[in-house]
Amino acid sequence: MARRLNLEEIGRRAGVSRSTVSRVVNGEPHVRSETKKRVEAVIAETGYRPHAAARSLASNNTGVIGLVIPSAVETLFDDPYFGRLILGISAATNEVDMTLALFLFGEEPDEGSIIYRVVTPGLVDGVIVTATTRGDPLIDHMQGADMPFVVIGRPDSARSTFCVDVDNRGGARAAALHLAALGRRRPALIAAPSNTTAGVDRRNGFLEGLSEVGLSVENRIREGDWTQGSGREAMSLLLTERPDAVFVASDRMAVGALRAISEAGLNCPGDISVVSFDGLVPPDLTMPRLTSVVQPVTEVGKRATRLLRSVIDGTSTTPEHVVFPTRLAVRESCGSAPPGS
Amino acid sequence: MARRLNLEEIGRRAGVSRSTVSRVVNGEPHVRSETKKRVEAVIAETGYRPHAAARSLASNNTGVIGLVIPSAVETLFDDPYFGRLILGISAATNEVDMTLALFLFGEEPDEGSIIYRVVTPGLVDGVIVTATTRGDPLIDHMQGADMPFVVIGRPDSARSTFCVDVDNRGGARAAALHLAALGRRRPALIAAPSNTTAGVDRRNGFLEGLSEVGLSVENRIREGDWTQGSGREAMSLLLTERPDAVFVASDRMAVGALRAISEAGLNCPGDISVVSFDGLVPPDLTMPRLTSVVQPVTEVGKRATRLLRSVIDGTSTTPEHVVFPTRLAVRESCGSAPPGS
DNA sequence: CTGAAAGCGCTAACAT
DNA sequence: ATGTTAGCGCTTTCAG
Repeated sequence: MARRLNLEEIGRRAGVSRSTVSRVVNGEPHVRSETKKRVEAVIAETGYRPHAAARSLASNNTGVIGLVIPSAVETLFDDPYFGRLILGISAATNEVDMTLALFLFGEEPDEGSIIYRVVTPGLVDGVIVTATTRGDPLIDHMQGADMPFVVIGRPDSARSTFCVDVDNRGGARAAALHLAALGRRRPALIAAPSNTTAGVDRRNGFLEGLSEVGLSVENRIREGDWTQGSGREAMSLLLTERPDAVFVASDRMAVGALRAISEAGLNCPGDISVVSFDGLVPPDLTMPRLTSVVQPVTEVGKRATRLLRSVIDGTSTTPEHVVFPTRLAVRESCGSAPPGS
Repeated sequence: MARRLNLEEIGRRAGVSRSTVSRVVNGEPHVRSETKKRVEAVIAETGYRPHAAARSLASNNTGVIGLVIPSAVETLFDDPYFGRLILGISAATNEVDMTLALFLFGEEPDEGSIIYRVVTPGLVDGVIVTATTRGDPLIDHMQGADMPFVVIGRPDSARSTFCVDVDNRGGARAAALHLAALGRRRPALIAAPSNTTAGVDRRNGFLEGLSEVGLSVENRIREGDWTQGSGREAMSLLLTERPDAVFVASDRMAVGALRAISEAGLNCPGDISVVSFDGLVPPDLTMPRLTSVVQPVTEVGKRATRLLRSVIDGTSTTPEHVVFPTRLAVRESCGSAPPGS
């Protein structure tokens, strides 16, 4: 009967104490290379791996970071956004041998819900919170708890948190300027939900850009709910206003908008220029290919992970806002298709 | 200076020992209701939460299950499949207050890679392994390790593992029969990678269905790599063979196939019937709406989680294969659109 | 019904 | 350079 493999047992077999084994396992410097070799041999042949929970308990860190994705996930997971974000975070945690725990909220956070589980001591070292809606109670909850966290997106109030966001406002503004430069005079807007900060920022950025060049959406504005269906419906309603361009605050809604345009017998970009936000759907998914404001989601995930690590280890103490720039990828849907883009 | 909240401290404040507090926390029966009330009051007012690592160490279970998604994730995450799967698993873990840890492999599993981290003792209670390719070394690795696991999909060799799969073969066969019933005589196949068991099963099922009704694909067969682009390319190559129907082994490849058909100036379903496998893309994404063999991904995730729990707690000991049925959702792309589907 | 005490396997001072 | 020791906070016998 193989006795349970632990430091003591490895030490016994290598003829050293458990401390020495611990030192070897953790790559500490002051071990004679001969001893080290012997211990490593035993570890290799036994396949010993240190017990994670014991380690966490003694060292007071778990090597796990949590990713919290609240509510509406059903809808949200059809969006490539979260997949990409997870990819980025996962790449960053793998790099430093940490583990990613995923906390997906269901509907309303009831008692004993995930929201409490996230702040359980000894479970994760810190968490990344996503999908910021305005007045998100989760943020308050995290602030009250003794748990390092960073926010992806911009929390609505200027509370002191660490966060990583993209320049939603600047990106949307660039879209407006681009459409204006193409000579469009009756721009429309299909906005994202106004209870999200990203939605608000994209809307404001677009309106701001328009007004800089003397344009306005007037009543050519609708709000979608991120889904393709809502984009389609919004577009079909907007068509009665005869817009010659539309900025759609997300890729998925833009796919719906394209569909509405084509169903109405109109041509994109001939009759209407379309620019979307996100840059997450493969260009070939749509005809014509979508011009989009591209946000670097995977990078955001990586950066958030690194920032969180620095918060955890105390390197970062002053709340910090990281903002990634966006970039306009011009393709066919806006009526100008420079070669090679 | 608030001392660290632990059982001892809660006990002190409630005037009982830490054992009693432990009993209350774990809902054990033999506690006088008055004592229990007092303890609960203290817990509520202090916001005490038991330390997860300490608990794991003492009780030898972590309350965490791992989900392993190996290689090719970059590509795979554009597919709604993994999102849905995660949703199902997450729903099932939330139900029983467990936590989900996500292990995404990068490229080749090098030394010290995730593959080893997954089997760290005291980190997770068990793992769910996905995306089975033929001869997957991960399965061997898991069998060697002392870690409960279940496989989603069908491992290629009939090794003794717990697994949850969908009836790929039966679903593909149904697609063949359906196309034949519609009067199609020159069926084509865009297969999924033959290094995956799902790809093999879908291919075999389709061919089997055809041969049952005296049809064959002859040389009207290509293999894609799950991506939309590969579906498009495969279809455009197949067109020279003048097929009047095609079964595409995944939704995403089918979207590409539809594009190729339309680019060739042909009409679906007029000239070519299309049936896909998965049922994961929203029907409204494509024109015409796709007829698909629908697989219950979220259910698979839930079931796998429950099965894993029973393996962990020793309820299930004999390797068990759960197979979910698929269902054919008939829509416009196959040339028959019954009302209400 | 409740308390005392012995670990779970590890890290981290402190000795040597 | 290595061993000894004292916990980390909890569960779990075992007494009472």
